[in-house]
Amino acid sequence: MTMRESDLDRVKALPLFSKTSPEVFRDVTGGAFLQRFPAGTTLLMEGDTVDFLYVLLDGMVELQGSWKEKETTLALLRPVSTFILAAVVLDADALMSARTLERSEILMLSGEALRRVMRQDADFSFAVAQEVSGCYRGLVRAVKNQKLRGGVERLANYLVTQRIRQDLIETIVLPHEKRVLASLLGMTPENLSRAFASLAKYGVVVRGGEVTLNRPDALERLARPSPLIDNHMPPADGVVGKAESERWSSATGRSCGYVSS
Amino acid sequence: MTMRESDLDRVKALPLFSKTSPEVFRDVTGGAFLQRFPAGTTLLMEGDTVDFLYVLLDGMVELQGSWKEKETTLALLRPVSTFILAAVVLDADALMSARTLERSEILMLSGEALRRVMRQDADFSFAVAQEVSGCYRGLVRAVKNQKLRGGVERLANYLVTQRIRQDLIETIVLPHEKRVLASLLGMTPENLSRAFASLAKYGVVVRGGEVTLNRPDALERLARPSPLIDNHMPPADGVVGKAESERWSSATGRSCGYVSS
DNA sequence: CGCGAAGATTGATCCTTGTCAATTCGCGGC
DNA sequence: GCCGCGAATTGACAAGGATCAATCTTCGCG
Repeated sequence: MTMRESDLDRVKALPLFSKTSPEVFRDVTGGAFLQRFPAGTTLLMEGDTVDFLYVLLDGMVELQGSWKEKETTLALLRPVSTFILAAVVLDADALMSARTLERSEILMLSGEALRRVMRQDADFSFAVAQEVSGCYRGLVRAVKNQKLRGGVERLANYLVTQRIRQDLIETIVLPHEKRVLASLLGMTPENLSRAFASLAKYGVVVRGGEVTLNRPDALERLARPSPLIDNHMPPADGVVGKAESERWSSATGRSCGYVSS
Repeated sequence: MTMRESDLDRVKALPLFSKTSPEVFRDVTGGAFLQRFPAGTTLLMEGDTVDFLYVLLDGMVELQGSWKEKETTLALLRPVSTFILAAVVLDADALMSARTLERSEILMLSGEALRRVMRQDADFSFAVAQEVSGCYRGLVRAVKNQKLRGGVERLANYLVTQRIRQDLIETIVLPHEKRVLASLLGMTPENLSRAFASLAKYGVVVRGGEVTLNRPDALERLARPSPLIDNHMPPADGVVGKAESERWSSATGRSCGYVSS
């Protein structure tokens, strides 16, 4: 409930808010409150009406969809990310559930206030439109990934992407449980195991949560990553262009959900 | 090139523009031009830079993604629909190709002008944000449909949806070639045939492009449609609530692309 | 230090889907 | 009315993925 000043600074640094005037920012974050949740907490169920825009400040959350007792992971979020923005903009009910995978700190902004400010401030509205557009493109990538590639190819591309995001080190660390990764990639945990095994001949060695890519070139030839599907995101939000980085950062995240985070 | 007054009226009726002031609407449509394309024309290739917002006024267009000589249909659009709005908002390159399936009339609005107006007019910006949000939710549905359901289930739900959209008549007409439908549903034409065959025991009879649903109840029990996946859209944009209908129409389309149109 | 629970792996088997090839069907042009 | 082309269907087969069960590993906790 107590909100540190640094927390607000991190929110302000989001592409969604970085260009907003201090007054507008104060209006939007006015009735906001910070909440801490233990791991495994369901924040929101599919079909619930959405009253808040959520901002993940610390921890990890999973967005999932379900049908007929089956569940699938739609996105994995790490700080700093917003989620269910589209539902807030439309004042509609949620199409996915959200649950914490770790103990998490989450800032909740009034959806009603957000919409009110949008109607008043064109720049903010524009920023929201850009943000949602970035999320949209993330989902387009996800659909293409799912429909055009097989399981092994999806895993290979996931590894290639992680390698780039983790600064091209040779041993990458899986940021989540394998069962969750399997669900994100649209396969069963059993098949994920087998997919890892079948990548052995491309120099992929798995030991627990650590994956060593001994022959990244060979793996990449198999994966055939494409900028039109895979978002090889700028390594960090540090020293990038400016106008370019803007577009990237809202297109790539630290933001709304998209596959292979 | 010649633009009828009625064409502009239809564009103005889109949720995206219905609330905009005449001046703003004039600004956005100022440099616009209308173009006619024969069937099979590629309007835009994946990776191209996007200079225009496209508005389909007549005909039909397919949005598709590709990877390694494979292609998949991401959405099928009929009038009146806008497309590639998200790329325009971000001034980014296209993540999908667009091609006409029939002879089509398409209005092209300057993307640069659109962004300029967005920065000036909060209401318009808000409308764009709502529109993109609706598209986003359409894609969330598409991903869930793809990852959670098997081929036969996707077809069954497609038929249930079409039945509702075609006013609950018992014999529905497939709005496109079966090969295209197969691609939209994420399967091969061969498997679509077999899926239709396997629905025979639920009263589904196929004769050419006409599909008769003799036991809609049985089909629906199989399909198990869910409002969180399937968009059973208001039958027509006629006699609906008002505030409600607004949200629906931008969430459901006559608009940006989403599965099972 | 060992125990227990949950996750991960492996193998066997089944079901689903893709692929290739061969017809068949439907429709427009001649 | 016949021909020809592309779409649709059907069958046979192979590949991919799911499921179930058993085993192994890991890690927290008593």
